[in-house]
Amino acid sequence: MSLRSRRSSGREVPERDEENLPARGARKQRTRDALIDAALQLMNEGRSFNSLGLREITRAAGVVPTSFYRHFRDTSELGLVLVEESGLTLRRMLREARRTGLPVGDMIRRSVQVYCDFVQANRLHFLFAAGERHGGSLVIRSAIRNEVTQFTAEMTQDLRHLGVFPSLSPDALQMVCGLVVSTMLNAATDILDVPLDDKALLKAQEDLLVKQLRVIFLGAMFWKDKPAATP
Amino acid sequence: MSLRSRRSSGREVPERDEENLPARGARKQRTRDALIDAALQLMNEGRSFNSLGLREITRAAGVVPTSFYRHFRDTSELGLVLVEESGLTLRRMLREARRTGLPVGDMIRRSVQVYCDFVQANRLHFLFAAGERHGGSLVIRSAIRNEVTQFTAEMTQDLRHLGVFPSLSPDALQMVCGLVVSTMLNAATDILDVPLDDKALLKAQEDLLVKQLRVIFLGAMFWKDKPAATP
DNA sequence: AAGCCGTGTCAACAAGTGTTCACTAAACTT
DNA sequence: AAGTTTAGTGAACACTTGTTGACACGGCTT
Repeated sequence: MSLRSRRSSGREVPERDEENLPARGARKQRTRDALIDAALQLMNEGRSFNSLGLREITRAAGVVPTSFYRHFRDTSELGLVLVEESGLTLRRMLREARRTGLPVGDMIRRSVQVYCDFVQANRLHFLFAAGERHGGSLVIRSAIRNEVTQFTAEMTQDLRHLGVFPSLSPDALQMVCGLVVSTMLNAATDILDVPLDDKALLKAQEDLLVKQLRVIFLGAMFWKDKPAATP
Repeated sequence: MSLRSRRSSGREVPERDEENLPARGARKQRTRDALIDAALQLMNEGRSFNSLGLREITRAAGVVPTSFYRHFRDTSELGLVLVEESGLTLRRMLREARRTGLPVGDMIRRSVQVYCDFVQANRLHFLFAAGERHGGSLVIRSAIRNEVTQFTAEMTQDLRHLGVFPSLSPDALQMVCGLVVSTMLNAATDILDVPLDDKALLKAQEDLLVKQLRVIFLGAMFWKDKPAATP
């Protein structure tokens, strides 16, 4: 179940096509995926990443503990892989948005809807990213910061090319995007916490996020760069 | 060291005056504090709360493991106490701000400076609150959400009485305050991650936070409530 | 076909975990 | 002064943990 669910829902951007690999490499990749999946699934059951034990992960992956070392030096190396994967998921979202183009009317509202769907469709990655962004170990936290910064930069460029906020300097636009991204990631935690059937609560949170983003964008429209203070 | 540092830095709002207690109660309170301190100190060394073990905590507190049960049913009950304490710290900040009054000019910048100082002065509580707000166990996360909501409501009322944003409806003001609080708590993680001597980096993050809050406040000034959609 | 190489397995280790129970001694009550 | 409560102790329990080393067996190379 773990493997299949990974293949069907999560892994749209595999590192390589398993099919074109020599059989041994394929086997290796498969249990590697199983380990990654196992970690994510355990977190999905309410655990935080760095409270996961090596044995726990291998057990959930249906492998003997020693196998773990064939793939990762230790659990935090696995964590870094998860950071990378989550980063890919983030950028995939951006790419899809780029392909689809901006919605014409009610831009924010519809973007938020797309975002909420995307978060739920990629639950595990967002669970990990949003969760470990503040808590957890410093190395993972820093790695996530990296990924988020990169994501923010890409988003900034996109908005720049699209000509939204033409009055903003590149720096100011980046600053605003940082605020937007933080706000969206914050919301992710709330979105993931709502029971899967409570459609009303979900809508309430969508509405809140829409309003907050509106405030930000409104502020961005009126933003004037101030000359740097020279004391 | 743990006890003293707690008494001098953290515990301005003790649940009771230890001095006025019967000697036994005082003793109990003291080791209870030691346990709480120990947990915070361990988190200060890079651990996340729910990866802490009961034995680990008691060892750091200089007590035998079984003593733990005289004070808390399990570690997550300790966690809830930490949530409560952190909430008190948050509200203490608000109370001080209320007493001091709003800075006359450059309001945002100076508030941010006060905030950053406060975060560093109450490092442990912010470390806990910011860290466990997204990751960790659901019960603690929910408890923190509660506390933050309450804090946001108080802040909303304060701003309301001060007459800032007179054009905003109560709901809209609350929504804006929620955004402000989230942004500040996000910043807390970054503030706490900067090495204690790197004053330049700290200032950079202060500046960023100032700008982002300016965007929000700017947006709030131009906010217009839209009639609720009636589909 | 023979031999290397690498993924996964098994057994074992020292150490750490949460929880229990009976016990001590000091603080409180009467 | 005798008796009761209770915070803290110590030993013991059944497990789980990370890591090691030697080993099996199938894929790959030659």
